[in-house]
Amino acid sequence: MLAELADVVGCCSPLVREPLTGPQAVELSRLFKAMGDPVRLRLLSLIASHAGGEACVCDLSGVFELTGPTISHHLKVLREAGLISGERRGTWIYYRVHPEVLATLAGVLLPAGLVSTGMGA
Amino acid sequence: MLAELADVVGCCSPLVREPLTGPQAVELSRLFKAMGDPVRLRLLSLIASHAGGEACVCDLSGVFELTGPTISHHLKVLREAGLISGERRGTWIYYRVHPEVLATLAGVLLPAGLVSTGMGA
DNA sequence: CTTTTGATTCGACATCTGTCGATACAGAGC
DNA sequence: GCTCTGTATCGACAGATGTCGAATCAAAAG
Repeated sequence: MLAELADVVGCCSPLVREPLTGPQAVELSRLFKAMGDPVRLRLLSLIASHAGGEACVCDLSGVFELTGPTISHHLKVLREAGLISGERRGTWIYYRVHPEVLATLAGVLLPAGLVSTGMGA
Repeated sequence: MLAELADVVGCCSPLVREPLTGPQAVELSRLFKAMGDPVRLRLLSLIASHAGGEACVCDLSGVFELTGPTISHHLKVLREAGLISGERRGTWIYYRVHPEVLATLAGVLLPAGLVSTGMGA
């Protein structure tokens, strides 16, 4: 999934330098679409900024006035977009973000090669 | 509209450093949502990468197998999100992107302060 | 003024999306 | 084994979204 993104986007093809191809646009828009909801954006941020870089669903549910199934749904959207992944450890399921994906998106948005691919994370 | 974004996002509050507030998430998700469609992403890229940094609708319509009204609709979404603006000169209407907005988004995505606010553009 | 051309707006339609309640699943502890 | 607790899945529903054809508007050219 990550490889697919890399294939499509390459390491340095900012939006403003040359027109995106159809496939590039499809792939990138899937990611932006996943982030195009306030709840999902907060979930992403809560997970990313949580101690240890991960958070269990129990850490997230209490923040919103939404039911469990709804939180689960949003986490699934983020997961299927490749922005986060979850791992079960005992009773709880812990989620963490994929920082390289965020860095790739940032690279697409910036006109110059100001962004390293973020692979250091 | 730009000022509003700046108010809400500030200059340096990356997603991964601390949790987004509700209003921040609402404002940012509006932008990501606008980019969450392949056609709109290509439009954005076509405009941004076009000679002179601007493109008229006639430059854009031919690229897609979509009717005029549909292209107009997508341009309106991008316009209302604050990502582009259009100006009529004679017969044609020219669109250009707001690079500072893209830079702001990139800044939110990156963990460190790697991105200048892009106000140099 | 009428016509022509570029672009938007309007109205309608099928599809997608966010939300919920009910249900099912997976470990932990008894 | 059973039960309890944390998550996910399923099914349904209201509301949003992408697309189109028809109508409208704006500037230019006869």
